[in-house]
Amino acid sequence: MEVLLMKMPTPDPDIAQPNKTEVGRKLQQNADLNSLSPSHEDLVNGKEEDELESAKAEMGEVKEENERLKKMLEKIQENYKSLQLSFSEILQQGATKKSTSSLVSSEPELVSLSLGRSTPMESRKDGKPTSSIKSKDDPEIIPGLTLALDSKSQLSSPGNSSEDQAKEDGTAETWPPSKIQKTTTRNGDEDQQNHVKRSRVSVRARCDAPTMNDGCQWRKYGQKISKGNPCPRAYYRCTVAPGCPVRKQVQRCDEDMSILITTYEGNHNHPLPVSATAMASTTSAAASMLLSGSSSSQQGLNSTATTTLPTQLLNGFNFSLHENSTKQFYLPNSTSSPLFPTITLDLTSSPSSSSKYSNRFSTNFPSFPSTSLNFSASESSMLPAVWGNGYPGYGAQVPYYQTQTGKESQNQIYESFSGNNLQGENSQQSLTETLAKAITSDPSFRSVIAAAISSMVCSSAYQKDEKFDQNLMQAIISQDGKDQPSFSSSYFNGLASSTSQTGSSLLQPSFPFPIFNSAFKPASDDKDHKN
DNA sequence: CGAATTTGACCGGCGC
DNA sequence: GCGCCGGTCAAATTCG
Repeated sequence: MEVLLMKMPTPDPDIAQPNKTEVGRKLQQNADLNSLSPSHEDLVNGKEEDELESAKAEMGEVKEENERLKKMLEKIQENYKSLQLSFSEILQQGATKKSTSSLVSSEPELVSLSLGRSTPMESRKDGKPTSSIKSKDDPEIIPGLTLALDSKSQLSSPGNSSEDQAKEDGTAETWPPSKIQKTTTRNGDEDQQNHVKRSRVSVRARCDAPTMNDGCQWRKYGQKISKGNPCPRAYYRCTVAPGCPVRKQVQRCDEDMSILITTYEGNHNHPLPVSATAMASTTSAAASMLLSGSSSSQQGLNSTATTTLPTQLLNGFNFSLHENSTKQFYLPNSTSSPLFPTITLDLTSSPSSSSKYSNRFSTNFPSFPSTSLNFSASESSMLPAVWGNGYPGYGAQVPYYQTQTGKESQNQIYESFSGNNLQGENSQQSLTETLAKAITSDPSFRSVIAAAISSMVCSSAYQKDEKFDQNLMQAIISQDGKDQPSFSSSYFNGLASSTSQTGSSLLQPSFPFPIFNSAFKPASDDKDHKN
């Protein structure tokens, strides 16, 4: 819990709050201007009258900006405090609820968060129909953006042949616990040894580059060919700080080489680079959703994955709620420990990815506990070139971490947190309605959204859309599941409106996550296939 | 020349 | 006990 909260943007560290840092810098600049102004007036004294007037007008503007920045700073602080409180409460509620449930604590859980353009009725690669994913809200499910929220919790069925299925799909997203404990022990993260359960966050996304740019600095320490997938799996460790226990695995999907599967494990033991904080908060929330959905103790949160689900996942998406429909499973492969829950965020737009997996596994593992979120984008172009910047590309304003994140962070230009309004009015309405339902019905989902929003607030501050983020924060924080759905509906209407306003002026793809390295590197891909 | 990557060796868990 | 497998180590190599 503490770790999760620590990952949430806090009011104090500048690194964790890029917008605050920037606000502070501007305040200082303006203060400097103010202090210089008297002498400036002396210099201009005797010069033309219009210059004097111009200088005075400039001073006035600076003062106004100062006031505005101060207010912004105060509001941001309040928002963060509120968000932290809300987040904490949600997690505690979830833990309390689960602790009283009859579910077996040691049961594995998989939470699938998929962002893709898959439609519920898409067929499997092998031609078998994907009947189980069909939503009963068909009109909401256009072959575009969809958001499915399925929260299922069932007893697992160890007898099911997960191994064969995992081998078949070739994704092989595994992380043997024994190695994790060994590793964490080496890194001095003693707490993790005691955790019976920890989560992984796996991100599936289309990416031509060898690895997604998630804002952190990584060093490759190994590469292996894993069973069931001819594509080599690369192993990276976080090098932002020495001794950081965070690892990630990167592997291309066997079935679709354009899909990159990145699996994260561990908690960063250092302040995150600004480019990674946005993701970290959201991922922590996702991980907490995963764990809070089980009966595991809060301890588990200390060792949950720190990677991040895209933070600003709202913009540019049309969300439709698949109530119930399916149990979507992303199974680890044969050696994956059932003690380690996994979150899979599927950012692919391929029909062959999420829905196929979902149905396959829901068919073969009907009793496996799961929570499934399916975020689908309507435009493949919504996946931009870099991941996890979460910070507007104001070059001079990029905090120092940003400049030190190595080549993975190079060329990170945060186009805009706002997405294009790719969908029509109806789609926005769908987004509004379905998100309202999702948030009001699932506190865990709210935690994810809240974390995402926290980052959006940072971004929105740049856009001087105070009303927007204020409403946004209120919408997320104020409700507790008992509120009327209308609150979020109205909020997301505002969101859609805001998105439309800002997005309309953007030429870049709307998807707000700077996900991938922009450059395609055939040579690097070739390297990936060595070994 | 230091840093990063590559890659074969090694280790431990797991299933048979 | 043995072999398989995933994950990590570390020397060699490459890169900037």
